[in-house]
Amino acid sequence: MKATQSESRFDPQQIERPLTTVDVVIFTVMDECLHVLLANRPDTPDEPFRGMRALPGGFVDVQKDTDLEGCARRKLLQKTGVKSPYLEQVGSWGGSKRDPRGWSATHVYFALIPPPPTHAQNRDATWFPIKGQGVTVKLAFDHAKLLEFAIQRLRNKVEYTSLPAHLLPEEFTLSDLQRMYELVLERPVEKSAFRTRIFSANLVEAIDKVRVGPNRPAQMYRLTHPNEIVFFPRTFSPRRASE
Amino acid sequence: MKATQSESRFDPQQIERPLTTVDVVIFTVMDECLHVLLANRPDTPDEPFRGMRALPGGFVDVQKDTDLEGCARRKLLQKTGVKSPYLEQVGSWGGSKRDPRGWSATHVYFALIPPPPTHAQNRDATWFPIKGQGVTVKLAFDHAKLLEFAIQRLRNKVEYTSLPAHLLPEEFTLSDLQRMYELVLERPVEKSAFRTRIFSANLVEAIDKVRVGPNRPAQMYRLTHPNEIVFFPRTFSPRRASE
DNA sequence: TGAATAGTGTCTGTTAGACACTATACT
DNA sequence: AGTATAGTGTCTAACAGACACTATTCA
Repeated sequence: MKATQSESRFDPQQIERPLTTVDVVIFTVMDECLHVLLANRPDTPDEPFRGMRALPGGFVDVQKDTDLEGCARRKLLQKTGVKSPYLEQVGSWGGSKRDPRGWSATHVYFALIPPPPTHAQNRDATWFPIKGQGVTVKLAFDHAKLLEFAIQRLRNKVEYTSLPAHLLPEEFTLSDLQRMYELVLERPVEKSAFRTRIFSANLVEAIDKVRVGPNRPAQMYRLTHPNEIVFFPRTFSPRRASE
Repeated sequence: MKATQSESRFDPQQIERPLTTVDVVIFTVMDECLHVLLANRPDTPDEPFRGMRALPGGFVDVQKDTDLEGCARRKLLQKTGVKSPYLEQVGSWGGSKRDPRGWSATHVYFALIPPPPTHAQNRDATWFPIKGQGVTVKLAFDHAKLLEFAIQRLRNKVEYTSLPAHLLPEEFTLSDLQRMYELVLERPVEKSAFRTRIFSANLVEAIDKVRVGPNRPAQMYRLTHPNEIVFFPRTFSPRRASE
């Protein structure tokens, strides 16, 4: 066995470096449907996939960005104006073929932001509804694959975490929260079991406010620990999980 | 909101590129204890962390490696000679401060390999027992943190997946398998519940062989689908999960 | 026969899911 | 009063965990 770290014998300033990018999958809920924010590729001749839709993202800026997550937050702030959403890394994908400009590695994050996300609706970026495993438009690069992984991750974690709470404003009713779960999971959730679950996890605390409407007013809640994500001991329907 | 992909306006051949590396956390079980393989940093004057222990890994080679996972497999094969172990990405970490040679991003994978791993025991790489959240030696770069994340990921997934099966040879007894779970989780597992779980997941199939010893012989099994990992509907002890 | 491990049977507490029921507002 | 949604109570089936029991080999 040779087992050498042969590459590191070379001067790292000399070796050929891959391109390094960050892409962000930004989710929100609008019109009773999960949406993702997509940017337009620049329409200049020297750009690959010109004019197509793509995940918002781009090259790491070694001057501005102190780390990868900072880079993701910067891009998120640029596109949405949201400062501290839920943000989580999905993974990284790298290879020689995914970008015509050369060997590249991208670091994919997903973010959940509360409505109304209209401020992010402009010429550069548009919300697209999620249908099944992706969107109906073609995406640049391997972004369709990246999006699919992000959706998968989201759906899986929703089965056993408090993630959907981050798709809501700070104050919400339990029915609001339940609807978020149902929208992401694309299946109904039983009300009684849902409430037991939420309360026994100590996920929310009641506030001194009710939502009024043409029916019985609903108690409003906020997250007990807004910056933590809560893990439930079981999945919603004891079915096979994946990933 | 400006919301531009300003970086991509520049020629990507011009922008400053981070260093790109892959590190692999290779686990195995020896002497009733989980171990990780660590390499020695080269002992040459111009290398950072010279002579220290580090996770096996190094720069992506844009000539040899077609993608990140291929790069991880190449390093794994170099160090251990194992061709197709269980391999999973843990995530990526990048920033300006983690490598003195400049802005760098590393892609971390973890691998599970069956015993006996003695072939990987040489001057370049040594097995170290996992104690708690890491090893007792100091590690180069931010590798202690990377290792901690990998251990955490492993322990969490062991609660609800068939991962430990990949720490065993192809043929094993149920007691072997149970011991793997107990070693990784660092807690005893109830035999009867364990067996029910394994069988109802259709994880293993009996083979026409028994292991003999100074006691009742044990039925031997192999994985029903060696290349899939199985997810159980619940965690082992219905306790709070994390990550 | 005893030691040691393999493997099974039974009981019990917890809880998710189903579903029906009650509560409270507005029109 | 009727409607719509909020919120609760009850039953049941499933199952993890505990633990005791039986089984089978070798020394």
